[in-house]
Amino acid sequence: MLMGVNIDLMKLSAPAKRGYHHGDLRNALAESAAQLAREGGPESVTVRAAARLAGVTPTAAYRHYAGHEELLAEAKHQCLHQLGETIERELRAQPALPDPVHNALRNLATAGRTYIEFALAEPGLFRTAFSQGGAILDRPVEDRNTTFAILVALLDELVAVGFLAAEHRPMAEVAAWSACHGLAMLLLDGPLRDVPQPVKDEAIGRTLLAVGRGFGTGKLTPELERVVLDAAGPGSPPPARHPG
Amino acid sequence: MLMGVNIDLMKLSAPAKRGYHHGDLRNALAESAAQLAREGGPESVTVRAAARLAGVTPTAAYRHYAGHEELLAEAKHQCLHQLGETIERELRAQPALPDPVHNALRNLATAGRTYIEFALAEPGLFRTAFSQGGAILDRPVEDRNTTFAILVALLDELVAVGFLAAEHRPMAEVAAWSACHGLAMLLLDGPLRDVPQPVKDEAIGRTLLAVGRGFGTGKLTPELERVVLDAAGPGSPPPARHPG
DNA sequence: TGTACATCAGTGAACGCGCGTTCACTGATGTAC
DNA sequence: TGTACATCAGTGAACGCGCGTTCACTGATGTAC
Repeated sequence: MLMGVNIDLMKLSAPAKRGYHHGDLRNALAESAAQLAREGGPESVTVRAAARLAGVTPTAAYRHYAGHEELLAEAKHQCLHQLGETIERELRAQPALPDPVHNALRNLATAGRTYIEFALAEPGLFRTAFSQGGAILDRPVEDRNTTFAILVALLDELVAVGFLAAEHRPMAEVAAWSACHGLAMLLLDGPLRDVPQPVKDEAIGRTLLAVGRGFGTGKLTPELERVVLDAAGPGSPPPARHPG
Repeated sequence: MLMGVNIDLMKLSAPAKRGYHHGDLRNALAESAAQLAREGGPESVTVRAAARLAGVTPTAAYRHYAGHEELLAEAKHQCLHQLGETIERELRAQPALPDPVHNALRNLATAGRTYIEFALAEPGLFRTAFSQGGAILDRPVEDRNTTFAILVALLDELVAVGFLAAEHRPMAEVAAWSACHGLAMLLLDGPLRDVPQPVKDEAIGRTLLAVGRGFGTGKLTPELERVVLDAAGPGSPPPARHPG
């Protein structure tokens, strides 16, 4: 019994020091890649650095990843995952509001704020998650993008409670995500980078308000919609044509 | 006279082949940097490559730029400039609409569409313009960001014609820019990267519609504004407090 | 239970590359007289 | 107008670096008998 316990403890706690064989090098490399991304963004995610951080020879990494591109894809996946988890945690930490409309709208704003704050608090992870290259689609759908799944649910809720008109529902995830993502980028690396924090806060608040307004009961007349759509390009939808 | 003319022609047309001295190497390097950015994004902008493209030794570049960081900053500036110019050209190419509200709203949507199309048509320039690092604020304000100046004017116009309520004007540039920038990023490098073109077109149309709606006559009740603001974080503005 | 052996996860040395940057220099330009 | 000379924009060679990737290898693991 005691011996069994000891053996289990060894298996659980000391796989890294078994010497020659690592035991779980693939996961160790994935975590190392994420750590490098956190500290220095996508450019810091290199095969050699990840191997170094995992305490292993560069060659060893090639047993588990085909090469640099695959390792970077892994890093991106890790970063996206952390972003999604952060948002989900924040949402769950909030008590439900009695009024369902209040609740749904509050949740959407919370998700947006958390998204932007994550970008500013973890720039390396955020930049890596949305960096160019690497494959981000070769994962099972459900964990491929928790963020997206969350957004879909939030907007469905807004429709269910009667705040978001059904005719405005299509692609609403995209519009909401775009506003938050763009603001995060502008604050992080763009022209709003060096602006003082209170201005950043106000920018966040006002942008989230505009998103809420854009999804609310406010309407454009069909005529004005036409004007916007004409300017918006070839593939524009005829949203007023099929009212729920 | 004729001699004078010939000398002028030589000065204008053949400075590159004067042999030892280049004549206008700084500008040549700036253009080379932009060219590299266009073809391969910010990572391709290197001192050596720019010198190579300008037909000059790497060392020569150090006569004109302190080092790699300064050259990259120059590249960013060039890219931002091209983006601004593209939008301005597109706006100017449109005939004014008789109805001033139509006109102002159409202009905003056009600017947004052009912005996104530029990102998709010139990914290298776009990525470089908004890449991390380098200084983007050490330029005179007016040319530092034509895009921003254009947006400010467009939104002022929306207020002037009575479409955008004065109380929604503050930071409206930020909200509008964020939506377009975010959508461009999501389409270019994000989860919408591999989506078919018609879907992209619809995403653009619907997002621009949402922006228009967000700026339009639609309203959130003060109560709902409070809900959003509470969730939006510490520095949120009290916009309904000071109605024009 | 003990031994022979196949497997395969790791090592260690090496390759070629392009990069940023520095050095001592050279030769064209333009100015003072 | 011609010459002497200072200036300074360019050259060419070299440095040290970290990278991705490949090679032949070694030694731990686990399975067949």
